[in-house]
Amino acid sequence: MGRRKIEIAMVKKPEARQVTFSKRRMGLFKKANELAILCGTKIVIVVFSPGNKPYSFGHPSVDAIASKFLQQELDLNDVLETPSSNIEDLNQQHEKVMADIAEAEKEDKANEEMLKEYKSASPKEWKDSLMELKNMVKSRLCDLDISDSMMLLAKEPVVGIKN
Amino acid sequence: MGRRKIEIAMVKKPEARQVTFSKRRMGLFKKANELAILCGTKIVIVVFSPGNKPYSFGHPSVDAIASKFLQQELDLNDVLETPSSNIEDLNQQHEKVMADIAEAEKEDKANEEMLKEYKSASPKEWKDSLMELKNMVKSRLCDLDISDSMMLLAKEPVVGIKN
DNA sequence: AACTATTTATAAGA
DNA sequence: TTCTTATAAATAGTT
Repeated sequence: MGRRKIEIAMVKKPEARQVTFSKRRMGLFKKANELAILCGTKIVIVVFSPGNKPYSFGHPSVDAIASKFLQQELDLNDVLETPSSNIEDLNQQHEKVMADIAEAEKEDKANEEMLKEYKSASPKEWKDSLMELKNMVKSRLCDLDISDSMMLLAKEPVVGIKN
Repeated sequence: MGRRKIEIAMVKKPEARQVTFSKRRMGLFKKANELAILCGTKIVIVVFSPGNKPYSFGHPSVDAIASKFLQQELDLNDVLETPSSNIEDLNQQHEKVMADIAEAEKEDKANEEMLKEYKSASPKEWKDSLMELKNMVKSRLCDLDISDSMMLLAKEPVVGIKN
């Protein structure tokens, strides 16, 4: 798709890798947008740049609740503009949050009722944080889907797909 | 990119829409795979078909814990294999995943200690932890977005989304 | 950032 | 659904 055919393998030069990332991320998001519109489907993409900076695409855009939630608890602009920490840090954070999830779940005797309660609760930081954790628990479905997807891919050529 | 140029607008005929979805989803995932390998980056995609069936792609697999859950609860594959046309199915999957998470985490002594540390932290430390949590959330935008997708899915049938 | 020679994705057809 | 192929679109290397 360019002046020459390239092998699908890690681009060695960091500068070239960043350029490739920029070009292809744009292309990928464009494709995702087209797919969403053509087929009327919902889609979400999250990708980390070589510099560990997170980029995301979503269609349709987050609903009012989620976006309000994000604006309260996070600076959404920061999300897209601030380089995140290295993998080790992310893993550490993940470990901690998983522990927190476990605790939150143990304490949660009536999950649905509490969710309702939190939704109508005043925006205390801790409660909001718990909401975050609960949403993340829900989101484990994402991880499962991903793992499963890899299993499906394993049935077919995974790396270096020929065209 | 085909015999004719097409407008980027909802494909009206449902059959044609499904065909387009299949082709383009495959293309999108292939692009995502190439991006991940070329640039050495992490990427996650979740998309719902016109029939509301969830498809996902991830590189690499998100974490070992998710795989562990998968192996423990193979029937969760139904999330991908079975069209999730009703909310009850999704909720059922959700409940199962949450239970799994709680149970697995109970056994994780290291995480328990992290949790104690986290919960007994002084105000300053607590604030730092919250920041860390927020950073983690940033790094896991996919989870939030996916949760959001799930919420949207539960609220309304996936039809006729305009750009 | 732009350009463009090529490769790649895909719309329509079978 | 799968394959074929003419054509549109993405992009690798270059400027």
